[in-house]
Amino acid sequence: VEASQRLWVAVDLAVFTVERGRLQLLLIQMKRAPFTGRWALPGGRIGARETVEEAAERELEEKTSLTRVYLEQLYTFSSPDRDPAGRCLSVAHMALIPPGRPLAHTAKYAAIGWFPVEKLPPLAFDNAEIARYAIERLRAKLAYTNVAYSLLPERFPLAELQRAYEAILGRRLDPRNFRKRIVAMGLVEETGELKAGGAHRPARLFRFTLREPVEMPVLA
Amino acid sequence: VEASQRLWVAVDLAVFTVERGRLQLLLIQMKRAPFTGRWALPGGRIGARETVEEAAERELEEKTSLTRVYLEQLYTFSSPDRDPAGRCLSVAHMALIPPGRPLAHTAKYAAIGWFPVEKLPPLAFDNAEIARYAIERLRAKLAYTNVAYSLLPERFPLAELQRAYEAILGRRLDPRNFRKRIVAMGLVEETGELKAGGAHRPARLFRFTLREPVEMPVLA
DNA sequence: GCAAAAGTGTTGTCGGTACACCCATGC
DNA sequence: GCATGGGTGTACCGACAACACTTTTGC
Repeated sequence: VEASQRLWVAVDLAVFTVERGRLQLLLIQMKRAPFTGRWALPGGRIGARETVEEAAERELEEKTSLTRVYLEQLYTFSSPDRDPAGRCLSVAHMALIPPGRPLAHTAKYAAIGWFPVEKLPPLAFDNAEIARYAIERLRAKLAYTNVAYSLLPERFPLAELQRAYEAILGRRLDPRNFRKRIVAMGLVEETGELKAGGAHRPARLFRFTLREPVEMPVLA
Repeated sequence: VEASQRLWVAVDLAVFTVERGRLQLLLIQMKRAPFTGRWALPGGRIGARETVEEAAERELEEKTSLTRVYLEQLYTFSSPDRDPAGRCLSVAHMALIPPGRPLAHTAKYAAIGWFPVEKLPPLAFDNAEIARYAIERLRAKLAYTNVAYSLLPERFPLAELQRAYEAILGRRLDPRNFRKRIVAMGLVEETGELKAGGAHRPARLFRFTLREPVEMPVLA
């Protein structure tokens, strides 16, 4: 509509994990004005020769040193006022990572940490809206794909998978029906191993039969 | 990652309608090199003070003089080489319009027209990929929302709604089951009118109870 | 032996699919 | 009266939800 103006494109990441039965979102704390001390989604500008997905992957690797996890483009947020510093579009992505990853603390940010999605602090820019959108999408996605594989370690007891589903969906599931469906569907397979060191009856360990995203109706 | 470079953001629109039992996509024919004569999705750069959704709405109104139709952001395509003229991101959108709209022929394009989605001509840029993506999304969306309201005139016989579903899903549906579900769900209501001028038994005319997008499981 | 989590089957209901014939009109 | 599309009901089947007790271990 008009000639090029100063405009840039960033990616923002909603990185999720499930820890202690809670769905957690990764946030960084900003150092600079106008949002000094505010928490925000990790992200950054796209490079000259990369796609937004590649930029998101790079950003994720910087923060968690993870590759090969589930990473999906979500939505592009483009309100002209979303960044007080100028016209900036944000292409939001969602990533799912297994629990217990060490996080990279860089000098660019004051802090980095996990927050349960029910108790997020106030966020910078329009990041609260992006986070809401990502959570909603994750809930929907979980029901009809196998993306949960990215949220769990390689081997895990079935009850842990169930707890991940419950944490994300925000409701309790019946263990008999859960096991029946997951097994009948061939989503997981037994490894033959047992979980050691538990204080109680040891659980059988399972693994996902597929570790790439597939559409399949997992829950009703 | 590096300082601002020359970069711009455009919107591309996948505008669909259903006509003569076929799902049709709106294309324009380009005048300028390097894609002279090639067909492409309608689209254009975003303005300084508008969101990408507003840009898409504006673009749609220019081509079809329609407002208040179903319009949804789909995905951002960002391959660094997608436009030979320079770095250009495209935020793809999908729009659904009722059949029989006159199209605006402007001097910017050589031609504008509808193409059945099974027989698209070669497209400029990465528009073939965008079109594939949009068709897939439309199929999925139709099954769990009421967005079909945007594809039909205000009053219509149920058989016409069924033909729209069949055209988009690419398979035949049973008329008894279709009518049962659609009516039971309260998706449409009778107007009491009959279709005049048909050569055969006149059909009852229905209208949608809702003319805004709602998630509801419409088909299996 | 008791506390704690793991693991297991059956039954009822609902929704979806399959399927074939009569109806109203124009010509 | 016939050709054409409009309009209707039933029966079967599979998927999902509800539901309570036994097993294995550590202490």
